[in-house]
Amino acid sequence: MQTFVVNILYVRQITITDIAKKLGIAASTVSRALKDHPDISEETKKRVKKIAKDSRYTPNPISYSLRNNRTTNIAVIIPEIAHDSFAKAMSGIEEIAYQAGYTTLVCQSNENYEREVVNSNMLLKQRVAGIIVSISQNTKNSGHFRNLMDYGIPLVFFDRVCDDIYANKVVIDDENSAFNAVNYLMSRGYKNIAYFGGPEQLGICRRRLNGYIAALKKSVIPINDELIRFGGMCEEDGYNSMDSLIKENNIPDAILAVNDPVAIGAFQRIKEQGLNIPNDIGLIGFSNNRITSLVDPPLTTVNQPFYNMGKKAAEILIAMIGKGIENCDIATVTLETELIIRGSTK
Amino acid sequence: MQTFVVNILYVRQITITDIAKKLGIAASTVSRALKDHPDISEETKKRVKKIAKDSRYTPNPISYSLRNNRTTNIAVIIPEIAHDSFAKAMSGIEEIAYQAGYTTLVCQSNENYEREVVNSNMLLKQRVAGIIVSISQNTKNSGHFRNLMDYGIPLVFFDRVCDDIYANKVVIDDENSAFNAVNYLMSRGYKNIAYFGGPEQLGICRRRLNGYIAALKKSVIPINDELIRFGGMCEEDGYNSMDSLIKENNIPDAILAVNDPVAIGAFQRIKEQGLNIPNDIGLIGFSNNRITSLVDPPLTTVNQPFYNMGKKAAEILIAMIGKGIENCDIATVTLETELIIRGSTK
DNA sequence: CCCATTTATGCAATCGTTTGCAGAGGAGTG
DNA sequence: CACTCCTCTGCAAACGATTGCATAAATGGG
Repeated sequence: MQTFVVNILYVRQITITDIAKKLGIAASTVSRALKDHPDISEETKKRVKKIAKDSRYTPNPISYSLRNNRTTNIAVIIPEIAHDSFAKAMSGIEEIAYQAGYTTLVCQSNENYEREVVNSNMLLKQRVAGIIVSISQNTKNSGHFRNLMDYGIPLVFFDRVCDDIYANKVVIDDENSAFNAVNYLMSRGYKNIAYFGGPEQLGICRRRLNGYIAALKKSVIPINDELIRFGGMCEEDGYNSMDSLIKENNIPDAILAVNDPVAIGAFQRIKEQGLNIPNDIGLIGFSNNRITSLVDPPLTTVNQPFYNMGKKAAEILIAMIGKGIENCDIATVTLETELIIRGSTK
Repeated sequence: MQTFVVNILYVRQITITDIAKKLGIAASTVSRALKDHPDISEETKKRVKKIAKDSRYTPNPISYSLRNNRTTNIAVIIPEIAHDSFAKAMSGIEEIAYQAGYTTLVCQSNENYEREVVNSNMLLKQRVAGIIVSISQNTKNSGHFRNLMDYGIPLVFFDRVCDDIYANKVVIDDENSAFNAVNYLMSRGYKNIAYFGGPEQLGICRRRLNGYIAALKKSVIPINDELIRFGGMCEEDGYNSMDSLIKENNIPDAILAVNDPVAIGAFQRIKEQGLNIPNDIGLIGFSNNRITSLVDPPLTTVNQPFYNMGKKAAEILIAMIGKGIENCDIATVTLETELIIRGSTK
């Protein structure tokens, strides 16, 4: 008969004190020996290092954290991990953090202001080394971020930044990108251009709207308020905006959407209506999500370098942590966008 | 003249010792007072709690971690955050972790075995409370996971599990899902069915292949090894597999792909060739990524509940952490899949 | 009035590591 | 031989919170 013995004796991670006891010396001597402190004799160093190596000693990072009142965790607060854009940014952040020896912590706000506040406070308690944020679409108040800064936590915003905070930011030129997109639509002969705009209080949405307005103002085309629609940032919102225009029998000949999901939502409703893209309606999205190149016709969109925005934000944050927040310049880094022209425009 | 004074005096987070000093009592008394210990007088409790509340005291989690040799961080190791499926799973994990008061740490292996090992060891050092893993496509050795288990770290695998480890797993029935998909293709009259299969060493790929083979064996259609292609899990791989079949003039009338990106890659090559989906070639993907419903024609695919897989894995992990690893059953949870029939099959 | 018991608080160790300071012992100099 | 200096090591405190144990003060009973 065979019996199984369940091993519940787990391996214990060795400590400096363990090494000290094994050698009959003080923990402080072991600590100094491992750090090649000049006070310690070569003989002692050799003995300590041998045991440390054999028993695969690694220092306990929690004790460092306790002494320094800081962990080596970088935290990210984003609206939703599963959104293509934020997932790309996360990937870039993790890449840089990994290279720099930091670990990456994720919190999603689910576009919920209260949850963003809870997460901020929790991360403060957790003594994270720094935080990277893209705010929720319902965040109107920035007190929770000011609070973090009061406690000396380095903070970097990207994409959806807080407009009323003096902090490091990584953005694109929203206004100019929208301006160029609308200009392109006009150059292709579109005259009746709508803007599907996301929530009005979100800075990126307002700036993209400003770009849209500026482009129209520079032209002979009058601005038609009926063609400017606000809502959320999801496919459903784009679908609904298009639906309401159709029901009002107020159909534009082109649309600039605040982001790709909204564009895709409009795209679906346009197809349902039997209208042709790009001939009946031209359509431009914003972000260059993977999906835009695969729909039929593929979507013209503003390429927004989310992976690089994440990398840049992480680089800035890690520099702030390293140099100390007092020795850092506060700056806004603006990354380049590019209009990617595909089949959804003439 | 106005001058700006930069405030570099940050707010300090208050400790139990601070409260004790303020009241001229011992830290231990404060600790007990805050916990309503019966030894402490009501008078003292009241005074302590007032200061704690006024100064917004919260206990330092790092000191707990040091005492317990465990943090309240849950870690996730996945091949790549920006892949739709893993991003969904991450979102589910974060959701459950947030509700349970844990924070979520992410590491991506980038499909690289060595990086998976480095991450595992790093997380062990960091004293994470537990780890959720979906292995890289190049992981053939499971020593790093065994090592974690030797140290008593709770471990849960999902989707891409380690076959040779006795641990908790959250999966789908890969073989049966593939079996059903191929059966469906045959029921629609497809006879010359290819399988685009990902890397052979990955368990999910082998099991999906087994399902494909089992379905054919049950039918009168002979198995044609030329129609079974291995490669990676990306669009490029699907594109290349299709490309090579076209160049060999060995064109199937249907394809089951190991996942949606591979299906999309094949989809693109088929369209380039001017072949019609679903009439010339029927196509079935695997995972139900968002993209599959938006391509034209939309893709028939096996719906794989990644968000729920993430949630389930997190629930199991948190239960293990709570009950202690010795008091937990080891089990494999199999979530249901469903064939979503769309326009890419007749 | 004294001893026993209860009440309420403080001390010190612990978790793992670092670091200023003290001091033992040996070497060297006058 | 005595004194100084150098080499090497250990002690103890610190980071923040917890907890077993000791103890001071107060209360009660005989």
